[in-house]
Amino acid sequence: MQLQYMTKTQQNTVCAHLDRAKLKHTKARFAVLSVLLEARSPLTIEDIQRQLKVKVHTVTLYRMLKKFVESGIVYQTDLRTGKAYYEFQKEHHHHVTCTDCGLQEEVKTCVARLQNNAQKETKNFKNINTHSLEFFGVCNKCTSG
Amino acid sequence: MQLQYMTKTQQNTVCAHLDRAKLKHTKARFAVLSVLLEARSPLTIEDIQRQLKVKVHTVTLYRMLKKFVESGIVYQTDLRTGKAYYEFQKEHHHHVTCTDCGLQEEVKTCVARLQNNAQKETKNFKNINTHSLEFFGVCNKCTSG
DNA sequence: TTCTATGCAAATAGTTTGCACTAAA
DNA sequence: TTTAGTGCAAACTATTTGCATAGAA
Repeated sequence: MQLQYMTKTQQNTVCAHLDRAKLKHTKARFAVLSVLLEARSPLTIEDIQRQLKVKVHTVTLYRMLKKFVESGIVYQTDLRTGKAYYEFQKEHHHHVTCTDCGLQEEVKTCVARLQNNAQKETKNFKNINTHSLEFFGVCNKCTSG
Repeated sequence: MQLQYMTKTQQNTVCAHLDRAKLKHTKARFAVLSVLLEARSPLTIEDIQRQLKVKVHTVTLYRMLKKFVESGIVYQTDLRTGKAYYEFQKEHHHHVTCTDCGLQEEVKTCVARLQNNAQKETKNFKNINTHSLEFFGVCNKCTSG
């Protein structure tokens, strides 16, 4: 498959991920992952659809993203807005979200060590696989305004 | 207001919280907070409604819980099930949730220090007010089964 | 009496499901 | 040619909104 809207490097990244997850290479998947690769903050299904250069049905997006999350290509998170946010799983990181305007900023602060502590503490779980960590506040713009 | 289903201590707790939040003392609010005080894990709106000894309309529950969350009486969290979970804000803590059966366990492990790190790191936020931290895994029962 | 809280009906938003068709391997 | 992916219609679930009534301060 030849895509004009992706660099060779991006295509290789995408192919590698799809192969590892045993998912077929389709136009729709390339298009979606290309959007996610370019994104600078987590995107909703609607965001993704708006940014797509190819038309992909909403239902397909939901099913696709679900697979991506299951296979670890994409990280799904909840930003207290009532909808799911997705982002390409690069280096592990988290966000601060403005509870007023929704502004999002990435922070590298992570909780891997605490996951170990929780692991030691729990009695019902031999393995904690993952975590979700989000910070909330009011951003400077909204504070002053 | 006299409630037979609450201890004196619980009533005092509830009153204090309502006063601090400048919310009126109503039967519905006492009933809901009583359920949350007894709960040993986060509850959905549906859970709360099922456990109520008094009939409270679903819409009222949504509005009530929203106020409680805003005023810090109740902690709202997302457990990746598509609905909101609520719990009385006692000592700050978090959960491990089984991605198979939904079993929840409390853990004391917290992230207050990391919130400070994030605070130092961010450029857009003078104040980070709160965070959401959840761990996910497959519980022992589901692992063996 | 005044303002907040509640109930009811209806709408909205996000997400899921069933089924038929298409396309990748 | 077989199985996975996609589109479309419709359903479903959680949550919100508008408006009239009831109840706390």
